[in-house]
Amino acid sequence: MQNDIQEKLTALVSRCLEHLGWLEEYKENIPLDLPTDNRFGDFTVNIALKLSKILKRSPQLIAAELVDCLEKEIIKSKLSDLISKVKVEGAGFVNFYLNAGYFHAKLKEIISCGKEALKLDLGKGKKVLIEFVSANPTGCLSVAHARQAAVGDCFANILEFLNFDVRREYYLNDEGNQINILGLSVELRLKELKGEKIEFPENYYQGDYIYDIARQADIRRIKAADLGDFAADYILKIIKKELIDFGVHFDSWYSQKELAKSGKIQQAFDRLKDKGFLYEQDGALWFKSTAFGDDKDRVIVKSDGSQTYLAPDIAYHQDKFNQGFSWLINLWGPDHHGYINRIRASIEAFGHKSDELSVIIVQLATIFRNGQPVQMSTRSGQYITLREVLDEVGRDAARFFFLMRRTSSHLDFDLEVAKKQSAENPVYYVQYAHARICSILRSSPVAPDKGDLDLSVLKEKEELGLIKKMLEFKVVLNICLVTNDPYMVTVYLQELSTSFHKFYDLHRVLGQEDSVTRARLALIKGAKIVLATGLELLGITLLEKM
RNA sequence: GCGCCUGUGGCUCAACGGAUAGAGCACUAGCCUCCGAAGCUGGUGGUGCAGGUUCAAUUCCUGCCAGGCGCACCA
Repeated sequence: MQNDIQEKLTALVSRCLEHLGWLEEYKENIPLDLPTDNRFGDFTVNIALKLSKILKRSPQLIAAELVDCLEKEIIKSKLSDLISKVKVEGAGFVNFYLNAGYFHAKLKEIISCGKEALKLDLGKGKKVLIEFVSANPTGCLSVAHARQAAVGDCFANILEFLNFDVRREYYLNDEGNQINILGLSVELRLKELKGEKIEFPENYYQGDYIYDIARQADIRRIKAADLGDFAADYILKIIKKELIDFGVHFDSWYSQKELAKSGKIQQAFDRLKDKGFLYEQDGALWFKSTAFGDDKDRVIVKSDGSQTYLAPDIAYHQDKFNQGFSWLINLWGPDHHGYINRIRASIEAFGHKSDELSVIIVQLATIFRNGQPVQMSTRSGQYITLREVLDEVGRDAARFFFLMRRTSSHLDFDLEVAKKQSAENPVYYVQYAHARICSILRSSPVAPDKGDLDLSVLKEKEELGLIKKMLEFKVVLNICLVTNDPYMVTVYLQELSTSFHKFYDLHRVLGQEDSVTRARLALIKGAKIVLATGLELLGITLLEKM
């Protein structure tokens, strides 16, 4: 719930274990948890259950003894004003109940410090590079890229909020086979536009946008050899515009073409060779990735002398480390999961630890319209694009929907539901809570923060429940970090909104006794800060009115 | 065949190995002379199958069944 209190309670339990002589038996971390239900207190610990077998005694007896000791320690360490009671419940859980004063103090902190009060310094300035989207500049962004963009951007926001030093990077595949094919596709369409009869190969880019590029290339008299680069530039501009409209910003665009020119690929090869991880066989150059748990060794230079895709990628990841990043995060599509081991092998070959690279596989989203899946096929150029989703449902709903499910899970995205401005749509539920608070604050005749503020009048279940939910924000961010997944924020904001709506429905803010009105204004102002901070992390617009 | 992901009410999803498996939609019964009813309250209804580990399994392990994705000298 809150780091400081959590630390205090952990220390308290640890001290008691020592007194009782159980610390030797219990060497794991002390599992201080939020209970599944708030009728079990504010924090819970299940040590008694875990110790039961070791001590060969019933968990209830152990818990009772622990509680005795805890009560004494609480008095001794003057924590009585914080903790109202500790008791054994259920099978042998030890539950801590905090005083309302604790929650009032925390609320005060949020109101006076704003979102700074919600921050946690988990990053401590650590340099992290998050690479995502990285779509080839051969076509518009698809919904698969869109989900990666939403997840990557939101996760980067969270990391920044947790004081990581974050760079968002897009790896640009601006040379190689697919760019050649792109150029040939344009060339052929150009001929077609000039009235020539052509046969358009199946593996060429089919989309209608190729005609647009061909017309532009014709106007500017681009030479055939340069058509690939011209088309890639043209498409990249479109991609950049789409990302900006989606609210996703990148700090750097890493060009593969530049990488190839820099000599860094050769340098990486040389170092791998020195370390003995390269060998030649069948006329090809192989990377010994099996030395690091890969299924088979991988070719990096083909027998025809050209490089595989892995070659620049190995150098690219080395370059990230060389620039001082100590944590690399890659967001890839599910079609790349077979690729994880070989890249991981490469960073280990250079002496980096396996956990310095995190790969987040972003599962595909299936687009539905009125409950019917929309068929997609990249080859025919018939796929739903980010642009279409943006045009149809708008940026806020799109971002929220892409973040609503665990990143590793498939996601059903119904355009009609996302478009609805109704209860079916969770985006509006959350935005509505925010707008409602703004509305009350607007029409309030009293300023909440003038003079002394006495929050002790906040003692209703819904009032304390709302504060407790607000304090969970930090826990949620912590979970996002540990699981490498930002989606929990969307779940949390819905819960926070529910807590607010419940409070709103039962208790009036305005027109109460002055002290009550002011305290409740402070309460909803605090809720507004947390809602706003969460929505900002998601990259969703705050609505004052709707 | 091998690897990864996923099986939870009619639908979409939750649940650090913990307490009576939670929400939303749909269905259904209520709540606005009162700060925004885009809201709130109640009801119906659920862990793919079979074993195992554990004081405790939706969660971990094994097998099976079902679905998705991947297994290149493609990118």
